[in-house]
Amino acid sequence: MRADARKNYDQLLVVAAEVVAEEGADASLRDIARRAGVGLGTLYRHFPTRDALLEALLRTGFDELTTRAAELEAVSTPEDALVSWLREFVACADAYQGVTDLMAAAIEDPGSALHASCVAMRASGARLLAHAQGADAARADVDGADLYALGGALAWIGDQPAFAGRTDHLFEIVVRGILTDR
Amino acid sequence: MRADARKNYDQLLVVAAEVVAEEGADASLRDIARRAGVGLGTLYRHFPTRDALLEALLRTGFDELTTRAAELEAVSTPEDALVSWLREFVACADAYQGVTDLMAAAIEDPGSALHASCVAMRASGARLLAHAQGADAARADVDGADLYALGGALAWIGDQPAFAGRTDHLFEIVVRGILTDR
DNA sequence: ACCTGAACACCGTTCAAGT
DNA sequence: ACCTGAACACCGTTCAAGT
Repeated sequence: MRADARKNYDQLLVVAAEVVAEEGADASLRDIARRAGVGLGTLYRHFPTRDALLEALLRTGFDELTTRAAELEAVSTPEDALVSWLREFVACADAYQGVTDLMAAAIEDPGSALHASCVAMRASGARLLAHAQGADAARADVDGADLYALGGALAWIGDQPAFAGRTDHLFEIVVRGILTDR
Repeated sequence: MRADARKNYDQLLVVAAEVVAEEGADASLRDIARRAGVGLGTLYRHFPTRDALLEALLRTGFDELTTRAAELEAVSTPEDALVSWLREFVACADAYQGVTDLMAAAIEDPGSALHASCVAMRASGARLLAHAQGADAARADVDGADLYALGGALAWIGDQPAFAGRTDHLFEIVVRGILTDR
């Protein structure tokens, strides 16, 4: 990548992080280009689609989550590992407002720039879930796709200002439906 | 209301039901006016805000839900009444794509045209929940606002094509977190 | 009273023209 | 190679002008 292109790319990401934090995942791309001091076409050149831009913004957190799954598996009980991972998954999906819809769509759309990350996250969660099931800590009728969907639903709750104060409590309620009661 | 105004109002609702069914809650208002054969200003006159239009579209279902709560309370066990009501609540919030966000916002916004309906629904659900708790069928730490949020989250799941086949299963998982295990 | 549609300030996306 | 910004087809919202 040419030096000037690299500079534009980096600057776009910095500004996009700000704007998306303020306006959510449906922020104006024009506004991002404007605030980055870059032509609109330059934004499209580097990020041909909105998903591509968001993927760049979310990638770090997503990758960390997969790493975390391995860590948690090593140091916690299967139950704690699963619950902690789900909590971080929800936090991750809530990094910016309005990404839950995109994550739900991307998991089934191989063409999305977010697809690979989402599939990887679902897989790392499924692994922890299987361990918890092996230890009789999680119900047998839940699978990785269920976990992904429930995490998305909890992230959606976290996106709604009206439910702000109760997200932790609602998390516990949903987790009760996943874990066995012992 | 003048006869011509009434005709426009009715026609707008008929067309809006079609368009919103096709495009979701964020359908183009311009398109609705156009397909109704009416000026854009006429739509704004009858429905000063998008919420007002959707309220008119959703009102019937919402009102039925409150009626259903009383019926269910009479003919079912407290547990069955609660679960059946929640299922219908979710179906109601899923009548059109993209209403879940609006319902979450409206419950805390007295200025929204949807506010009253949402508060009424939450109240009718809270009543069934209290009955179920009285019969030791539902956990004591859940309240009407939790029920409303969880219903919204399940409706969000129903909105995502990627989760289409698992909505019933995910419903059961969440319900397990609400009910006592006996 | 009620309706219309132009006007305004925004979008996302594409692409010819420039360096 | 890369960048720019005009051009196009859309929005939501308002409001002067009409009947």
